[in-house]
Amino acid sequence: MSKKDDILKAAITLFADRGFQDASMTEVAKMSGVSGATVFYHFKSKEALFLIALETVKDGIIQEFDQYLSEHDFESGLELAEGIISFYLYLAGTMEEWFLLLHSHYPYKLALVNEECRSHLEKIYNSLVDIFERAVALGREDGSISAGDSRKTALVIFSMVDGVVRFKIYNLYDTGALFNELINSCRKILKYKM
Amino acid sequence: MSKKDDILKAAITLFADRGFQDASMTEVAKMSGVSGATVFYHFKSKEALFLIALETVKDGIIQEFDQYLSEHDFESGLELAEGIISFYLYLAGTMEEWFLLLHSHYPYKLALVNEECRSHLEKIYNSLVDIFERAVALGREDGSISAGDSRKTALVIFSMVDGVVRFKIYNLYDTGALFNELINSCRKILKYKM
DNA sequence: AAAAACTGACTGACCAATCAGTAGAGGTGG
DNA sequence: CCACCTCTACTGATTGGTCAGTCAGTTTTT
Repeated sequence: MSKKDDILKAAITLFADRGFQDASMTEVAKMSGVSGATVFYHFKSKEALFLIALETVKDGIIQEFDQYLSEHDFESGLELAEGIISFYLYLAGTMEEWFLLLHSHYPYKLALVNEECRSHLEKIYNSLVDIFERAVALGREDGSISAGDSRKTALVIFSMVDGVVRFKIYNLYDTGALFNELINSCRKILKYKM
Repeated sequence: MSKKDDILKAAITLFADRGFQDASMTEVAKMSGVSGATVFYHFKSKEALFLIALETVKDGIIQEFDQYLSEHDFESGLELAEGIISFYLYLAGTMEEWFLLLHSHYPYKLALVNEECRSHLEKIYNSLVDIFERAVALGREDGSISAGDSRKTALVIFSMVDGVVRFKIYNLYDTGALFNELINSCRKILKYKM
């Protein structure tokens, strides 16, 4: 692996662990075994490094979901939705860094003034909500789901799952203990009609 | 209002807006119209100021919910649950600062090494989940709710609502557009039995 | 030899925290 | 009434340290 990759990997870890402001470029350099100046040779500024870190996380998340969906078959839209939730929780466990970065405040503040940042965030959330929405739409066709508006239902389910992930990565509650309850709640939202 | 209160108020705004590390004591001083040294006269360190800001938010949230619950009557446990959700979203709109502070990474990192911080966070979340849990338990008694485990159901509902609040304060999606969907989803989770 | 990768030493800006000292309110003795 | 004292609130100036970013020059690769 090239030194540039080492730096990027260290940056993701540190930005996730400490947040943008509290992660110093000196630390990134130390963690990746290069001198401070080398970091600036490969990345023109701290903000630029953060944006590339965010882009890497974006690509990682999207690629992982693509792979998961291509490797599994689902009997119904409802089963697909449950699979996505399970995989989201699994990924948040194995790739905790990605979700810590995604739950930190900085990218959302930067997105207000930086179009590239906004674009990365939109891509991530749109991709994830799209996946849920496709499951809902599919389930409505095959009869396994009877919820109303696909997009809004997908958004609420996503915010529920992401809320549980947040509790997990901030050490508030254990996701494992809530997994069954989460899947059950999701089924109820999707199966029933008010 | 005393200068100490001015400082605390400015600190809450700045910590919420920029996070702990990016909010400087000089800025807090400037915003509250005192000299830099005065901030340290009233609060012994930046961390101590943050802890008091968090405590103030804790007291504010708990007091607001106490008042809301004492001023309203509810026909059933289900109606109470819906009222709590509505009020949570309302409060996140009017007191956005509180929820920004509560969604920032720093307090959860500090909680790992600082007991006082951990205690504040636990108090906030336990109070909120308790309120939901009481609604679920009440609804099971009066027949308006048929969900399983009260605590776990309360946790999932809370994480769903808090997830939507996060989308709102991070400018990802508009809470208003999701309100009806959220209430509907909550009803489904609470009313039906798998 | 030329280009790319890399580094040590440095700079200016900023920041948390300190400290010596000022201003004024309130109390006390003469 | 005043002279003196004390305590709280407050401040300007300073300090030691950290940080992002630069640059001139060295090493490695092609």
